[in-house]
Amino acid sequence: MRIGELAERTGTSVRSLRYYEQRGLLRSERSSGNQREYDEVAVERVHLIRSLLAAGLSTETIDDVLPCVSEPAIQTPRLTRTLLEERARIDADIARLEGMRRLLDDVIAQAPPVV
Amino acid sequence: MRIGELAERTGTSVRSLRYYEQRGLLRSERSSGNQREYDEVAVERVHLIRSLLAAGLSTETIDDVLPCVSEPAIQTPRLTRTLLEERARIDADIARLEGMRRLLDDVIAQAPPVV
DNA sequence: GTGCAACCTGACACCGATGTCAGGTGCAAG
DNA sequence: CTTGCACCTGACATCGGTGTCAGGTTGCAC
Repeated sequence: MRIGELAERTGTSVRSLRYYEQRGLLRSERSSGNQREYDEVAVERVHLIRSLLAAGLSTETIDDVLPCVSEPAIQTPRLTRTLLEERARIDADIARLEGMRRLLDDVIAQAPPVV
Repeated sequence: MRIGELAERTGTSVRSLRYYEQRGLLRSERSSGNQREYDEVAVERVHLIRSLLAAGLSTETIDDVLPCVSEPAIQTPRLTRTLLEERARIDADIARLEGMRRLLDDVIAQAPPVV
């Protein structure tokens, strides 16, 4: 498929897909007139990229991490370290968010009876 | 206290404190020669602001929300709505992060025996 | 073969919180 | 009084992912 279809099927902008490619996260064949051509697997991959971005990983980190998501065997000690760091960061983020969730809960609980 | 002390006691840059004031999150008296003067309460307030920022709230939203954290009574229906929206957003963030945490767990579990 | 939609590259703009610099003033100690 | 540090304002820079525009090419449909 071409980039427009991939964009639509993944809920992503064309701009972002080109950016992901530029950052090395996504590859494409080029067809005759230099237009990007993607296979089905790309859809999954883009979803994964977006999830990792949404979790706060940078494209650079994703570039490190992606290969061993698809092929776990490639994992090197250095990569494992990156993974552990990112997991720790995510844990910290979750903890912070849960703290704020509780705070908001308290504040909301004291609201005038809109309930 | 003056701004330098507040910065140090809250682990914040002077720059950020001025920014918070500019965004309406923090107030200060001005003393004789136009220098900001803070009371003890400011320390707590800055900590709260930073926590909310870290939870992903914008200064604008914090400006909405802060008054009813200190004085729950002020909460208006509109404010309550903002609070509910932010809580929902935080819940979604937590869920997404937990998903990625699980993903990373899986990947890490398949690592070569660095353990 | 003509036209329009989709694509290409490259560049610049944006957002939001923060860093940083410049040029000037306040304040306390020597 | 002088020196040096803390403070003041205002402006511009940064980062990363994305929007958007310009100017040009491809590809499909009529």
